[in-house]
Amino acid sequence: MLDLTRIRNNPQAIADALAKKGYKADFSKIIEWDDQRKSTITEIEALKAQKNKVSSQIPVLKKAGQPVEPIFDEMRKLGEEIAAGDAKIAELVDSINDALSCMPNIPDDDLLPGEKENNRVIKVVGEPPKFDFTPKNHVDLCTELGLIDYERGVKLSGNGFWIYRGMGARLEWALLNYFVDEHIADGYEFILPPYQLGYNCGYGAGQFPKFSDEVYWLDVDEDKKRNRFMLPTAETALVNMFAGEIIDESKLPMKFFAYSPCFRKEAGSARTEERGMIRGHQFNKIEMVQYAHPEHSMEAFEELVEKASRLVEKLGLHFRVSKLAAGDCSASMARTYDVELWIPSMGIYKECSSVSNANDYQARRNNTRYRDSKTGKPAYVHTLNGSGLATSRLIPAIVEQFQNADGSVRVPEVLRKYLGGIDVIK
RNA sequence: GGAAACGUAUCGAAGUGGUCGCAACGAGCCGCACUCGAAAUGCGGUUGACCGAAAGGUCACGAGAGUUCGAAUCUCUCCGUUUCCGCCA
Repeated sequence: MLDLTRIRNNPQAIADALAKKGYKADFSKIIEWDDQRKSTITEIEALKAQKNKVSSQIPVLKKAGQPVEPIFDEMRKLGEEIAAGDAKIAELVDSINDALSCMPNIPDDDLLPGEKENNRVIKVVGEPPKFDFTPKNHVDLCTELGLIDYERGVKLSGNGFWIYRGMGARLEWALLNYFVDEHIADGYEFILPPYQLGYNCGYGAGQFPKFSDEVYWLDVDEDKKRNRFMLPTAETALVNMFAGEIIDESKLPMKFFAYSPCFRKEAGSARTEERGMIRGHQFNKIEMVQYAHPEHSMEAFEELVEKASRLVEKLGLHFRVSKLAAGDCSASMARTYDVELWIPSMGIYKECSSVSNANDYQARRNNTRYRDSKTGKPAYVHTLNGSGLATSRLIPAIVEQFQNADGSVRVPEVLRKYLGGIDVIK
């Protein structure tokens, strides 16, 4: 949600910033509605003041035995005018909010405009492995090693689902344990959220109304606002935990991480080149979220990027970090860096973590505030999130980058303690 | 899933149609006084949003709708909490 005051003060600057995201903003309607809202409020509040004044006279007159009927007529007329005015105000507020809540977040100043082509690689770690044999792709490797059962996954749930089996399940679990230990060591609080969330969570995270068709609803036949959906990322839960609350300033920053499966329809994105586990309807992810003081949210952002990178780096994988152009950041985010893994068989880098700063965009939507010691007033917190990490891209990268000529796969050093010391999967 | 009770400030809680939501009363918290200091005591303060340059005004008793000149108070719907019953792969 954008700040209407900021829009009113500087509409052109905001419109220019949104244009970098490819969004054509027209604030004229909103400002007009807001003008009407303000003038109507002034008008109606004067009537309400009068009504309150007259109303308080009634018991006094009654006590004095004076007639009150004439006053009732006046009150009735005032009441009607007030009701009409209130209805008009409510309508204007709805229009304003509907329009505002569909607008994307303002990208940070330093972002390049445009889409993917303007993303910039800002860090590269390691280099693509060189093989002196013909490397296999992860689908073949995972199938042959018995890590993933794609066919039976489809049998159970259809396309886009798979089953982790044996060492595959253990490897998945090892990764998650490794992440958990790292986050705990960094002082983050471990959260296991509900996996079914209410509409308000999707709205607060800025994913609804725009993306409400891309999640799985549990009861499709009723009004969505009363139903629950399967969470598409734990961010949706974490970012709404303090909705409507005023957080003590001294508690900031608050740092959390949560494990959850993530459920996404991924409608229209099924592509033949994305075989295997690159894009599924259900995948495991650990998500990091920080609630930061606005003055320190940039530091929080850097910390999350560093954490996501470190997790990959300690696995020994070749990866890079990209700073996304304004148009490639999701609607709610002011800034996003992607951590991207090298997938040898695809010859490209695939995102395994997306670290973003929403600034106050989400906090405004779900009313998450802290009390600012300088002003003594509540102010919106900044929310940040980043995957730490998603496993469904990691396993392909691990099996492909660490494959041996005999079809076995070397286990990254940091995972061995979670796998009973096993160093090669064969 | 069914029934009942309840939902008021930081907490407990009064108010059951008007002059009591700048919300009684109690507790907590902050400040001041008293004190060498503390305790006790006394005094004062202690929600948020909105309109307004300001003065000032408006709104909020879980949420929404209704009845009424007027609703914390009456009616309805929804949400939540508690207790009891049912179900429990």
